[in-house]
Amino acid sequence: MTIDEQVAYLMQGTEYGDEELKQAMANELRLRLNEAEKVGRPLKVYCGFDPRTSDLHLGHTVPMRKLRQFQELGHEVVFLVGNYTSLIGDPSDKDKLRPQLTQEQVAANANTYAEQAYKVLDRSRLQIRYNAEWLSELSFAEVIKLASNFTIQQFINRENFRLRWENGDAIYLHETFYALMQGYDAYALRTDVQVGGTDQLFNIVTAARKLMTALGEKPNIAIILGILPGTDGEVKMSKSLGNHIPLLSTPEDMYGKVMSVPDKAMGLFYRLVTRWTPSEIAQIESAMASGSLHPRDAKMKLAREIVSIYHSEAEAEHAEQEFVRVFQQGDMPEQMAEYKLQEGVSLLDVLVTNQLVASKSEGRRMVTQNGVRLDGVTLTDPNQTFPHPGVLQVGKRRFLRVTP
RNA sequence: GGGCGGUUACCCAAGUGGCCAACGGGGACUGACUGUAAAUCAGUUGGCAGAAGCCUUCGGAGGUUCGAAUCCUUCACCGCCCA
Repeated sequence: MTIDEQVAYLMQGTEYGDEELKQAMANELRLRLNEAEKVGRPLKVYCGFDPRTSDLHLGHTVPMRKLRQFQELGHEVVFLVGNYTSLIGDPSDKDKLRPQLTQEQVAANANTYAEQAYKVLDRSRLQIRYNAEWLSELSFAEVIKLASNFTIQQFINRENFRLRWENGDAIYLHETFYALMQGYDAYALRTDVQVGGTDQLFNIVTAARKLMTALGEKPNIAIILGILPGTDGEVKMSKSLGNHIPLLSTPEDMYGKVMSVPDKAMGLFYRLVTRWTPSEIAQIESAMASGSLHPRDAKMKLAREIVSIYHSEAEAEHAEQEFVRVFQQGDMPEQMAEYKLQEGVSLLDVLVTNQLVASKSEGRRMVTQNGVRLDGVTLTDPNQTFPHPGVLQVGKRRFLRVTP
């Protein structure tokens, strides 16, 4: 790739909320790439990860995908584990008291985290670092000195603080340290580029750049990625909202979840979680615009691509066949849970004991709403004894094979 | 440290002694339509029960009352204003 193509590739999926800033960063990236090429050194690129959870979903992989692109172009990539940050605990979700993790827990989480990250990143060309390495060494005096580079106003003007300020929500003093810590990470690593989501804009652009400059280093270039929406297509993918696609889901489930994403969100998925280049994406989108590619087929291609990344080409193909059979042809899935019919049990019992519904009341509801079928025939009486062995379906995608 | 206000189901939010299992919105779920898309329409959304009904829930604990989400006491947490 030429430098210009590289810039386009690396800027794909970025979202700065400000065209000028975006241009400025693209220009700086171009200059830095040129400069590096001249002296024959790779750029140093990093992104910080908070190993609070080890159950990753697609949204977590967005910055990883970007790091991967840097790897492909031969740059030096650092996967920074925010173990020091985790020890303190991020207060932003203040409703749940975040347990302060021990060193061991953080290390363990970081490992499973990394295992999943290797599905995206090239493990042989990845450096893993822990920020406790330098943050735990800072003295209070040093922290004060770092803090003196910033004003309260800068923080209050920051959007997420301002909103909370206006809403009368709590803003804890130590939350402001996050920006400092992150800025210091960038300095400690002497990084050229820092990757992060739009929620990191302030930390990366304002805090890190300012701190690095103040400490006599060249400021890092910010690659700010757009937010990947969840399966609802509206809001950020997150486990607590239940709109996430877990990396550890089965191929079939993952495929189906991608298919349920609204069309309007497809573009973001293309740019943020596939291996496709800007020109490949342009091709798909123009084909769709001209009508030669049905949006459904485009999405199937997307689903297949995503499943291929986390499982395999073959499993993705199989998931697709399964999807076509079950949802397009209304047939049964190949595999489903089984249950051996007991003498005299009611329909309701079967639903509840097999966890097809959460409670008997819910089961009753399902039946009343014509959501329960046995071998394709709608059952209407929740209390009836289970009629006969067969395939029991609840709603669109819950199946149970009832055997004699 | 002082004054005031808040804490309601997955989320937001009404309700200020019986008509409250608790208005409304969002979300979710089911059905119709479809491309497991969007939009739209209809319905459901604490548990147990065939139904009548019963049980548990409105930050925690205790109290007043025939009866409390609603009143009182106390504890916890949050916010605002003043210092």
